[in-house]
Amino acid sequence: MVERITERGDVLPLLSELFREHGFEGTTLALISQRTGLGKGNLYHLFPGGKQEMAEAVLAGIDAWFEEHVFTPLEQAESLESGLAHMFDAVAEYFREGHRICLVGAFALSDTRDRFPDRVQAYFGRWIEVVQRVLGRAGIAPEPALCLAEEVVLRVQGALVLARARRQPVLFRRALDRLREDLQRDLDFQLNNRRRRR
Amino acid sequence: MVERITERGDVLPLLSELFREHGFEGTTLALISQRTGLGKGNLYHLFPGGKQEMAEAVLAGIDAWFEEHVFTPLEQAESLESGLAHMFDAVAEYFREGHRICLVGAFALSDTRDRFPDRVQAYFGRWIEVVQRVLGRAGIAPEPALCLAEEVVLRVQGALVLARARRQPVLFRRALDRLREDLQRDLDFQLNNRRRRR
DNA sequence: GTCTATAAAGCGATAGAC
DNA sequence: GTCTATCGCTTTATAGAC
Repeated sequence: MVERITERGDVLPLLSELFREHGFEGTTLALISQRTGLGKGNLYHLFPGGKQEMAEAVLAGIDAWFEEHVFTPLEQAESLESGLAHMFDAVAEYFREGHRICLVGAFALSDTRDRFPDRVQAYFGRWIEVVQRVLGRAGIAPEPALCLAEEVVLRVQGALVLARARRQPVLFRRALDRLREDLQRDLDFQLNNRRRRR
Repeated sequence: MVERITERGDVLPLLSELFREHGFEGTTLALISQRTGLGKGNLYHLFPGGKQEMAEAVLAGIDAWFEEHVFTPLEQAESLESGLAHMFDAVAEYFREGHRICLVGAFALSDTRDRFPDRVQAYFGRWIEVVQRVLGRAGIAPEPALCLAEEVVLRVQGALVLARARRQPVLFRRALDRLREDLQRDLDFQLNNRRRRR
């Protein structure tokens, strides 16, 4: 049985950018049709569920991207340092050095959160969970590891908000660099404390 | 000449909550009419510019609130510590311990940013500017003071995103407490360094 | 599969009676 | 000032020709 060929995969990146630029409500079918070059009939053929299904597919794609390019490398890295470095590099690339916003974050702040409650929950929950786990594996206690993990995710989101609000994408890069440094310093502090206590 | 009596002031809090809950696009005139109990005719009498003018008035109100309850006390506080403490208390109260989002932040992440470019710019710009100035007055050099000020604003925004995404308002309180501690520690570090160098 | 046409509903804004 | 009625437009989604 040959997998049926669809163009969904080709359309997803365009849909992703559209939702980022105009939000869920603001992304009209007319816009989608124009940007993709597909007629409405064709769009409803590819996504019978309409806009809702399109956004769901985009969110699933984001989920898969982070799983592949951030979480898995982070968990399987040789050292905590190299894993975190890889994560920050991937994040900087994903958000285009601050030129791109986080679609899930934007959804979270709007009504759209309640259209995709599980996706929004899982995106942040999984990120925090993975960071907490690798920190724990390195010897950080669960509670401070959770705090640090929340700070990582939260500061990325805050940097994206600030960079977009002020139209200064470079704010994102600077905030990300500070986050790397602060995290490394906190890690040293936590692990040294632990070593000293033995 | 007696100031003409309008009900704009009474309607603004309701409008503020509506825009927070549904965004600019999602806040329909039907919703506004229902929540305020005012007919469309009355609404256009109070706000001839329609929805745009309503949101503009809400943003102006937010601006004034922060100026009065955050920036002025921060600049006129007896000590840096008491000024910052007052700011964090006011911020926690304003965002209802994480139950309320930042309207300007939500606008910033959406298309709506470009409807109110100056307001969005100024909200974050002014906040950062004031924090940087009081840090500078306490002896922090301009560059690290700017970094610290950006971190304050950015971490508040990120905490609001995370708290709303995960439906855990308490995340905001915890993040705000960590921010207070980290800032105090950084301040001690910067000022001690400076003293030692003399 | 890909188009056009159109349905059905909702939108912001306006006009005019009272 | 406060209503109702309605305009003109846009929206998502569907139907049907080809």
